Amino acid sequence: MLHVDLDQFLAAVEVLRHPELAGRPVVVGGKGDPTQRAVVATASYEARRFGVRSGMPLRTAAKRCPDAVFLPADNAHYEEVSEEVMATLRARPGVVVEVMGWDEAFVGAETDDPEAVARTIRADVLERTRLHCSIGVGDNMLRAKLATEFAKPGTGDGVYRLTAANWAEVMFDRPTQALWGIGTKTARKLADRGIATVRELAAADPAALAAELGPALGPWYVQLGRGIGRAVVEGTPWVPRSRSHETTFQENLTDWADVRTEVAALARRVAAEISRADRPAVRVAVKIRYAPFSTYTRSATLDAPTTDADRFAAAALDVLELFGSRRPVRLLGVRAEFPPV
DNA sequence: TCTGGGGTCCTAGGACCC
DNA sequence: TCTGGGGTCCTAGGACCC
Repeated sequence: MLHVDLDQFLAAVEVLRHPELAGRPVVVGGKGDPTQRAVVATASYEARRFGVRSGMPLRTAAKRCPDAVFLPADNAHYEEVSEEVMATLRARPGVVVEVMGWDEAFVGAETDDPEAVARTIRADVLERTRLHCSIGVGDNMLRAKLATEFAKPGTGDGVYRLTAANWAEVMFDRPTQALWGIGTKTARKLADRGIATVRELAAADPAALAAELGPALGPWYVQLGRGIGRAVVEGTPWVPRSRSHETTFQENLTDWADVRTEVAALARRVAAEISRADRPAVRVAVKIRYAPFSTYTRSATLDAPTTDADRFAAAALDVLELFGSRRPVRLLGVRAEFPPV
């Protein structure tokens, strides 16, 4: 199977619309104003050379790279371009495509020469969308996904293969955080238990980790260390489990009447969307981030499933009452949850 | 580094029931 | 009366990913 990942997707799409930006450091995120509360969605490779990274506050990015061009995120446009890319992948006969986000997808294909297929896909995507991508080849999703890192510009040449055959050689000396599913926190917890490398994780006792890190997560981490993952690409369309909107305010809300107004507005936005999708909510959750940055969620099961904006907003306002504190609010969010399939 | 927005899945504790 | 064990649902929070 293959893992296709577009290179610096948002920045690349913007450069296509603004050719004069080619070769310049480009940072996409928020409203494109580095003085606002927002983070980097994608930085071009030129901007990354200055230490600009995804998830970094725009303010910080501007300090590291004052000459960068800051552009607002235009999600509707990225959505369209992404659809074009995915359509290109699906146009190949006999493949199964599992979309993982705007800029990446797994492609299942029966072939004796996956590298040749990968090269063809790269050429097709480039021809049809003028976008570059990197492709990981693997014997399961974990390995294909990780292979892509070694295919990326600066490290590789566009295609890389990672399978059981070279897993130990390539991965064993790397930190556990290199694995897809292990982040900072888990890497720390593992390190505290003497497990720093993929090699050590692969050799760890699943039962011991189950006891310490959770009955499902513990053993799963060991599997990650061994390079084990799902081997079948699923082509069936994804059915969302929830739908939400949230906003970080440029100025904290201090008046609770404003908080109520904003929660109702967010709830109505969510209701409009679940109504359009004909997916009644069975549960509503409200999220508050108080200044400076402590986040809480309260939720409730609805009396009856609904897509009705008035009823959904009223339910959200009821849940809002469950919060004890009315300290200044930095962020509000409302989420609709659907019944389990 | 003063920290977005949209998601998913797992875990643990308490309520409740038999 | 202070005391079982198992199962399921609800809820909040944590961690991770794009």
